[in-house]
Amino acid sequence: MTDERQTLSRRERLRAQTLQEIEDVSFAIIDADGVHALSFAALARTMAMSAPAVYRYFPSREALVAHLVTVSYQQLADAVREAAEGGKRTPRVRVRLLVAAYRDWALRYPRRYGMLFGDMPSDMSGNTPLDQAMAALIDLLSIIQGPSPADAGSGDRALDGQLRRWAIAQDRPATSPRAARVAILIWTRVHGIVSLELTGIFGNQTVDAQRLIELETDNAISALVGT
Amino acid sequence: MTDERQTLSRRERLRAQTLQEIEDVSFAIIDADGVHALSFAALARTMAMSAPAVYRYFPSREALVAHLVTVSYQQLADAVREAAEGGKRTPRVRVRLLVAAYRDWALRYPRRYGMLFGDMPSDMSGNTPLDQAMAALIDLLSIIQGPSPADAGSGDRALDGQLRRWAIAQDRPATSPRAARVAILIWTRVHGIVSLELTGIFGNQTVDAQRLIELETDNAISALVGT
DNA sequence: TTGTAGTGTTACTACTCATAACACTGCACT
DNA sequence: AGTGCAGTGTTATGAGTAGTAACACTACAA
Repeated sequence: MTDERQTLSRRERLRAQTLQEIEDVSFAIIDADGVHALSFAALARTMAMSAPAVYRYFPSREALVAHLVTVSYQQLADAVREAAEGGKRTPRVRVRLLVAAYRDWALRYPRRYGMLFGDMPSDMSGNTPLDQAMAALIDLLSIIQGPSPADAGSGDRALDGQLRRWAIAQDRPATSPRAARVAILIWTRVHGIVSLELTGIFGNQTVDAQRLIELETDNAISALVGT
Repeated sequence: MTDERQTLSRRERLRAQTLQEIEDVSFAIIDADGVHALSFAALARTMAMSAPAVYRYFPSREALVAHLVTVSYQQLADAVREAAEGGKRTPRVRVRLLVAAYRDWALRYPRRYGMLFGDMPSDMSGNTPLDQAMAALIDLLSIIQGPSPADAGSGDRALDGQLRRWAIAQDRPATSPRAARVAILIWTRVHGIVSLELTGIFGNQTVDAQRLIELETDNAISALVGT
């Protein structure tokens, strides 16, 4: 009956546990009142701990927030990629599932979504989790597009070149400019709708944002296959 | 040679002047370091004033920020509406100008744009300046669409009903669902691109966001006239 | 001329981020 | 087993900010 976790010493276990608790409590505070309400003092209070002790785990409040941002990106990307697996479904349906998962995550954690994309500018070029989620989207789009027009452009030579460079920066050098463009369009469209939906710009429930996103996604995809 | 501004007393003039200076300095701080850097202390310091004096003008920091948000919305909406006038140009071109003005404002004042749409959720339903800017956009789209298919829908009955209700909430009850839908699409698409552009998601200058916006706007407009 | 409302000041409290100084403890090493 | 150190916690403290209180000066109206 002796446990197998000998790789971690008692101290390491306790540290990991405390780290996890800091993360959980931080997210609870953020989800409840927004990232501005997250303070070492409040955090330590609910953890029955002194505030300076938190500095043993994060060198500053800013560093803690940065960590939470990283974790959140990972969670969003995971949710999106998981939804994109979609078993035996068609690539088109899987794109819809991916997009729906994106919106669902944003609606479930609106303050975290605001933390990720709201506090601008944050320069998140080279964000690995998001790059992975984009890779999943580009994969699906490439399947939909098929192998035939592999190098079909978007009809704009300058933009095509930029899209190629962007695809290379995503570690997807084989991506066709058109697929790259559609991937960007889907992401920007969905983000635009979700972002404005969260601010309550549509007067709250007067417009079905989910339906709007489906229409926008389908429209973008038809730019991929049709002319 | 006696001045004509007798409607304002000396006190009222000084108050208006101080109020204006608070606004200017606040925007300078925000543009430089973001809204989080705006404190009554910093504000009062650069104004060579004591911090509590600011409370004679705004009851709290939150109230000051709220005021700055309102002013910023007004400025953005004015910039957009002004660009949409566009003299003798065609409605289609004027939509492009409107959209370009939106992006230009966001790029010129990225921290303010982040303040407006970043700190979510803020529930800005019933935002008069933005409603006015949307009205200008809907006007142009209605002209483009022409009077013929005045009640042409978007092909989705439920969504059409929601769009009608949304148009009514915008004080534009005569708007066709299709024009309303295109207006929303243009706004969400442009906001999505600009918002992600500001976060540096495109790797900074690898993708021409302006070109992307033009393509997206044209695509949305063709959904208005074509099928 | 005088009272009052408006505008400014300094003094103060409460809260936050962050550092310093110190105490206890797991754990590695002899 | 004993020793010492790194790791983890504490309290004390400083600096910065939001906001209030008490008080002083001033424009202006009665």
